[in-house]
Amino acid sequence: MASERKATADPARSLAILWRTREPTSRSAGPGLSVDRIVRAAIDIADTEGLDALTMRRVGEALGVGTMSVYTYVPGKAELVAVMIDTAYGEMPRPAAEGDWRARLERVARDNLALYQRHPWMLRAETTRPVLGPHLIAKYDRELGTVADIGLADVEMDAVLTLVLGHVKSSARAASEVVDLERETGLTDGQWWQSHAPWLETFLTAGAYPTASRVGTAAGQQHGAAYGPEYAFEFGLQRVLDGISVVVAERATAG
Amino acid sequence: MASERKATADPARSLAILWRTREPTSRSAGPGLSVDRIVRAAIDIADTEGLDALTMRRVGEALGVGTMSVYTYVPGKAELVAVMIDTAYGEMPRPAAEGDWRARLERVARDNLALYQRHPWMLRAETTRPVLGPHLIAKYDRELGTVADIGLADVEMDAVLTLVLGHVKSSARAASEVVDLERETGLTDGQWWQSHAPWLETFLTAGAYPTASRVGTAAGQQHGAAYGPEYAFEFGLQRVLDGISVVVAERATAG
DNA sequence: GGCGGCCGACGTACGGCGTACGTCGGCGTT
DNA sequence: AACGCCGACGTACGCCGTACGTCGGCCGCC
Repeated sequence: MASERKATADPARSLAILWRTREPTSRSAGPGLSVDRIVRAAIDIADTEGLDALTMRRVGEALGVGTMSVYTYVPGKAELVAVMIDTAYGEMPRPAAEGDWRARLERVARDNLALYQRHPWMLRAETTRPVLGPHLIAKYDRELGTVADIGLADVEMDAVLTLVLGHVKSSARAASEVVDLERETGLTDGQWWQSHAPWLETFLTAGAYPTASRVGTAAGQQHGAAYGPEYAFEFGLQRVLDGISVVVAERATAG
Repeated sequence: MASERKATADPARSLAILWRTREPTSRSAGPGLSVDRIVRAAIDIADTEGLDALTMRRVGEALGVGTMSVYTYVPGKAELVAVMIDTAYGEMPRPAAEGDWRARLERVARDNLALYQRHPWMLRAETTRPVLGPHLIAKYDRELGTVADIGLADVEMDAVLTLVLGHVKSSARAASEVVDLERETGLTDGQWWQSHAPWLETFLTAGAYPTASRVGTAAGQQHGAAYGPEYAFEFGLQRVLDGISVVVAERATAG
């Protein structure tokens, strides 16, 4: 009756891998496989060839090892990706907190954007319950620290961070899609627009959507200049920070 | 040499399907397949069983038709999803513009949130260049209209919309993931936390991340109450609108 | 009324994916 | 020197998207 789906294996196993609770296999000086080597190879593939190219077979191949050998160290692909994500978080800079909260939060946003630019696959892979690896927790703690002493309630601090990181992710995703669609189709954004435009005009009754046409063209030109996503990020970030400062000011005068 | 990847078929075909440039097949009173029937069936599957369950075989099955018959009307799965998306946009309400810009923009946000709640698969499917279907363009025009006369430049209008819709999407995604992870794993968010917590405590040195623990617990309790995502949406939306009103005010005084 | 051709529905088949499972060989231990 | 364990592996299964060739019935024409 109870449809008892397969949870992503038991938590214990996944967490143990994330936190590297495992003595280094002193046995066998052969291929010397390990979780770390596997994760490094996998990140390398995902970085350079995209998430779709990340295959268990491909990982084994990259390590000069049979496909199934990978499964000796990692329960499955989902768990591998989870460790990849946490590992990527581990590479992030740990800047000294300087400046006011706004400067610090802006720094957080830019660091996260840089992370996504370095590892675009994270934008597609993060879709699941957070993995609670050591580096994610450290990151969360560090980033919370930037808004810890400005008079917000705990849930508000979390919400502020969620808002900022959400904006970063949205912007990064938009930027990333432009890039890898160019790679996939071989067309730049401008070329794509030009090839679709005549057809669109065929369907669109002349002057049907004046606002959309005008603004779309304006925004489209920016995209063509590969500048659109960056602008959207900067504009949105300042709006978000402005919005946050309104609450902060409220709390300051009310407290 | 030129790596000429397969673009998603030629634009003409895809756009023709999106805009339904096709006489209704008067031929054959048989199964009476059509793009619309296929799209409706596909949306139905994705709504009720999730995007992973959306298979070409499954679509054919639902229509009492061979798998490959679907390909007579739709070039491939990617195009099918594109039409599904545009169709979903077509169902959105077209509210009369009332209230000030803030009220109108808030309305836009809530309508989009409702759309994502009705069709959670859109959150995972929209990842590609926009499909430029008729309903998307109409929606874009309509939503631009809500911020058309408040003194913003064209690119700013687009950026404002992008910001708001990005926030909606982030929030919707978070909420959706909670829901379908419960479905997949059979565990509520609270149960999941409880099963992981003991292990986490094992790894975490006591008191290592005080801020993260405290805030995480506070935010986690909200999640457990299935209220967290809604709170994050509301909080973030007001912040975003506050931030936008700052620019609007600037433009008003400067102009 | 007969017929030719077209076109929509279809079955088969291929390559690729994640991964369950049984095996085997070399190493550390006794 | 013999043993037993465990890490690496090969094979195989059930999915997926979809290319391609075929076949039968309906429409339009003579």
